[in-house]
This record gives sequence, structure tokens and C-alpha cells, in this order.
Amino acid sequence: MPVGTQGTVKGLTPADLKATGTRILLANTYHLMLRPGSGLIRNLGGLHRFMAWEGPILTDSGGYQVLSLKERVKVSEEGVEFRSHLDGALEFLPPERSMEVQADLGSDIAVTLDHAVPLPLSLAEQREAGDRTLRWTERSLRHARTLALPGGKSQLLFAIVQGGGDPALRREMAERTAAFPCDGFAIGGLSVGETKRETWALARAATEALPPGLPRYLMGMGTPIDLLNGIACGVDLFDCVLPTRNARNGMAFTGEGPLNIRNAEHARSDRPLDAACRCEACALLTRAYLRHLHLAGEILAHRMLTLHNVTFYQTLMEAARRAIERGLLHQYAREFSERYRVRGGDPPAPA
RNA sequence: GGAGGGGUUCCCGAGCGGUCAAAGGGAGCAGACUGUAAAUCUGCCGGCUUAGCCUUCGAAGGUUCGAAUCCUUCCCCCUCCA
Repeated sequence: MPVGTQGTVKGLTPADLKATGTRILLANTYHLMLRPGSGLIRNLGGLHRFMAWEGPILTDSGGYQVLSLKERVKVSEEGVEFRSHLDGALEFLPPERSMEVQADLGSDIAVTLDHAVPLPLSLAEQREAGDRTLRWTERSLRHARTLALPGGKSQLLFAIVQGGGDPALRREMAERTAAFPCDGFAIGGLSVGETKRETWALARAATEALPPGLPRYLMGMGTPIDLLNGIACGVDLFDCVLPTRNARNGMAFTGEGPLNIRNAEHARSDRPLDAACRCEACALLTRAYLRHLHLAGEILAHRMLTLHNVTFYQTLMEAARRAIERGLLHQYAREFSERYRVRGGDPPAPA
């Protein structure tokens, strides 16, 4: 899922998104609640109509903003208190309100409100946040069932697994989350300070405790290698800002690893970003031209790199799906990893 | 012809006797970014055998323990008056 926090995948039109192979988007409760307001979107027929996107939308509950806006947030048992980053107004977001906003938006998949915490953190605090998440999950799901969506459509509900950085606690939280009646499960609170090795141990601890027949969504990750590792751990759905944000910051993902289009080595290159890519940028534009656009601060650079990166990610997922169908996922992941070169990062998939 | 202002490290531009290899910005070079307060942020940015040394503030000479800063001459540029 490309990330469309504010009801837009920055720089791309719905038609662009279709061309990338995107099927489902993510949008954000907290941001759309503050601006333009969920009531306004509901009155205009819901988020799909508002942003002219016909495909499915998953809405994040706002739980991540507890991390990303931590200096303007106070968490209590009742819910999350935000000091608006737009005008400083006090906004209270209890689990019930998050579900109401998501119902107003009319997303196809709503996600329960969770309490995400950064690592490292004391085990007692990790447990406290996990327990609170379970109580909030219960409240979120109970309240969501009382809500009507615009146009009478239905909405799937995903519950979020927290549990911090301890695999045993993670497993316990996943088991207790799995007991809730819902349509799928999200794994949150990863890539928040732990090592990659720990990330995958935690992800596996979670997926192994979740029912095999329902979708699992790994929240917020990751790099191309992360996605393959996540799939190997039994994850079905991902979202991440890397392909879009990094595109705007000059980074392009390729089969040979990420590249920084600002780098002088591309100044005279008439190669495309990735010769194997089907996107418009790769079909028509050279690295030298894209570098020029980026250094000149031209908006087209951001659009083209975003289009490329999202296409690259969707192509990677299509290839993974085909590999799974043929029982060749591990071979595919190994071959991809061998070609994909990252300085100093992204260790190979766990056994 | 007269009066005045100025030439600073790639560019713009501060400095106006020591704490100056010289503020700040730009450009350039590199890096970071994982449920987006991000078209953002960080580092480097004269040279070297880098806790030090060498070269540099239009040019040359001088004053001084010490000069980008003061003096002399010269070379350029700009503004106003004629």
C-alpha cells in the first residue's frame, strides 16, 4: 500500500497510481480528521469520492502519530490527547473517535487504535502499552460495530498487535489479539529502534500466533528486502513511506539497490533508473535528466521518482506473488537479494 | 574633468589590528529517511605528512611583536556631478 496520509500519494494522480499497479492505498485518521475534517469528507461522499480513488483504502487509526508527534501527545487510559500540529488546538482521540473518523472516511479497512512505543523501553512499560492496546482494541471493535458508513457500505476491521521488543511478550500479545473477532491483524510497533534481527524474530513471534486464514499487515515497513523478509514471515500486506518520501528526497529504488539521483556519477548517464522497470520515467527519461530536474528543484523530478519507486515496489510484490504461486518464494528472494546491493544495511533474510 | 563608494575563499556577502582559513546564504560533494508535521534534515566544503604546518582577503611595497583590517603607490569596478 502506497502511503497517502493526507488523502493523496504525494505527487501522483489516481491514474498514475493505477499505472503503477497499485490496488490499495493507506490514508491517515489523525491527519484527515484535523484537515479537512472527517465530517466534510463524509458529506462529500467519503474519501474514495473525495480523492477520486476507486480502489480499496485502508485507514491507519492515528496510533503511529503517538510516536511521530510524541512531543505533542499525552496518552492516558481514556485515549490520546494531541496538541494539533496545525493550530495548537487540543484534540482528543479515544479509540471510539478513531473508529468514528474512519467510518466517516468510509475506508474499506479500518484499524483499531493502538499504543505504539519506541524501543528501548522497560519491559514493564512495554507490557503496559501492550495491555492498554488490548483494552483499546476491545473498545475500538465494539464501537465500530455500532457505526454506519456513508452509502451504507461495509468496512473490514483489523486489530493491531503490539508487545514491544520481547518475543515472548509479542507472542502473548498476538495470541490475545487473535482472540478478538475481526477481519485481519496488523503488526505494529516494529522498526522503532530494535535491530533487524530482532524485528524479524518479533514479526515471526506475532505471525505464528495469528490465525492462518486471515490477512496479516506489517505496519510501516519497509525496504524491498524488508518486504521479502516479511512475506517469508507470513505477512500479506505492507505500507511504507520509503518509496514516496525517499523519491522526493532523490532516492530511487532499483534492482541493483537504491541510488541517490543527486550523485555526480549520474550527471552524464543516459541510462534509465532501472532498465527492467515498466514505469513512464524508465521508458522515457535518463538518469542525467532526472538528476538535472532534481537539482533544479523541479516538481517533475519528485513526480517521476515517486512514480518509479511505487512501480518498483508493486512490481516486486507482483513477482513475489507469482513466486509464491509456483512455490519458489525463497529462491526468488535469494536471487533478488543477491542483485540488490545496499551499503552496510539490510542483512539477508532469516533462515 | 570633479566628488564619492568599492575590490574578501566557486558565486553573493559579513569582517575593519590579535580570539580569522575568515560569519551567513547560495552552488558543489556526500549521507540519513521504515503505520509521512518531510520536495525534509545532517555533514563536508583552500592545501597538507591534519591536536600541527603551509598558502589565501585586487597587485606591489611599508608600519607593527602581529595586517583581510593601518599607510603609500599602482591596476580595475560602480554611483553622482560636469
